[in-house]
Amino acid sequence: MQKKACKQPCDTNSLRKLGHSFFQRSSVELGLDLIGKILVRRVRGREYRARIVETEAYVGPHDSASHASRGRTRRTEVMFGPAGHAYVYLIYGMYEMFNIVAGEEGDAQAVLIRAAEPLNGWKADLSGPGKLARGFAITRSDNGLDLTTNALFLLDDPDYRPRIARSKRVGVDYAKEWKDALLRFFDANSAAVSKPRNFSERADTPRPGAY
DNA sequence: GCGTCGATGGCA
DNA sequence: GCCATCGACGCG
Repeated sequence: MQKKACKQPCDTNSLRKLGHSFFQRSSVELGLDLIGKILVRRVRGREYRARIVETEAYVGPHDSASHASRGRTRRTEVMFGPAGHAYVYLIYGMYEMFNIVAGEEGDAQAVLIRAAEPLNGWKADLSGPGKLARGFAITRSDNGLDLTTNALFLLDDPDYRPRIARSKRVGVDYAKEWKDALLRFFDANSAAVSKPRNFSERADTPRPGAY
């Protein structure tokens, strides 16, 4: 299950850009399927690419770990909007968090992008959501951005086969019955996954409706 | 290598 | 008052 065709530096020029329909699924499905996809940033005349290796699903207003559980506010507004847009917020006064809105309009589902492996010779530490957003120069000014445009978008990489594992989400111990839900997904082959690196043996796709 | 703690600002 | 975090520091 090693990556065969695409060791670094990766020739990603023929890869297909992901469109809106890719994001219009539950955050669990999207979070799983985003592992191995390539995030592309164009800023200040340069292009940066990295392979996503870790995500977390926030499944809707009933998920007490999700900002959407507090209802529709100025901050959470874009989570309630259409899929495929960026939800970016500030945490601990200094870290921007990059999320992708999932599901149907009004569902308020989202996937937090937690870690990625830089490609094409780009040297960066993207191992953790704060570091990833900083590395990609993603800030709150990108909140609501359509992720099918040129500034920030994703590429499919159908030949890449991650070894997907799952665990509970990080930093949500306050979230009552939701704190232990196995909604963090990552590529167990990747060294760029943030800690903690413990994972459950099973990485089955959850049954539809399990959450 | 691991646990603990402080930074720092927006949010409800 | 509380965070969907990170890095520095102390330990032994």
